[in-house]
Amino acid sequence: MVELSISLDRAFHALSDATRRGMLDRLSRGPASVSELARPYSSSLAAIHQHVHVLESSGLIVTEKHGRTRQCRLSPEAVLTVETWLSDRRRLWEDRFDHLGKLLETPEDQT
Amino acid sequence: MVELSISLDRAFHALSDATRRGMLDRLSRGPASVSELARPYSSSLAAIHQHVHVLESSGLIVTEKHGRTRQCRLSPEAVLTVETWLSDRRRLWEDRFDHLGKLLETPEDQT
DNA sequence: TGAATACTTAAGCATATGGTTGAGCTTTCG
DNA sequence: CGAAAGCTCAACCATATGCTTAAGTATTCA
Repeated sequence: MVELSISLDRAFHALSDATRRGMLDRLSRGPASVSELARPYSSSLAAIHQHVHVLESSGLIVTEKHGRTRQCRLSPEAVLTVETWLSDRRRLWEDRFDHLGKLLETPEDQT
Repeated sequence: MVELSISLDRAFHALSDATRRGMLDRLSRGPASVSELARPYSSSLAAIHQHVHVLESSGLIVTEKHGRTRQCRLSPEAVLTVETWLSDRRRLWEDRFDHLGKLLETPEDQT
């Protein structure tokens, strides 16, 4: 349980940054080196390397050193973990809202 | 697009803390006041209030002041947003893994 | 009215995050 | 071999986060 919390902490944290999400999108089109991941951004390579490290320690990606380059690729299991957490909750919540029905539709909520 | 990124930033950030996820779980069993949300935790009420603020500005919950208490409840739309983002990616990634199949498993001996 | 309740805000503090630059380490190639 | 490529590491810095305590505001109720 604590383990799960810790990995959810890291996974959600990793996902909370637009640069890292962009890197994940890039990786969804196939593995890439650190330099390739850095290409769309103006940050230094060192900064991108730090993002790679955050993504890897969250489990969202796995990397392997090949010669002088590091290949990064996605790890769908970790995504499944967070997605499962979310969809479990959403199911619960929707059940609740189904039960409550009209309560949600009260006009006071028009903010 | 920028808007979406910003709200994903906030939503994922809000989800990256175990206390806030616990508060969301509590809210999945129905609306609660700030004090009720604080009950399971040893932190000060002020700290919990800050968590409520993070959750609210992420859009994951909505709150309303009733007299001297503030009622908090879930906002399923925001959860749907982040869950959709995740499941879209997972679909992409799984497609990739399906297509590539063995390619991903090739032992890379470039030495 | 006056006390209790339930937040709310402010200030301060320790730690974390995300960026930089610059140096260093392998690996590759002419 | 020696230089370039590609990453890695270490400092350093600015800002953000999460917590505390203390004080302030608004409601409720005896």
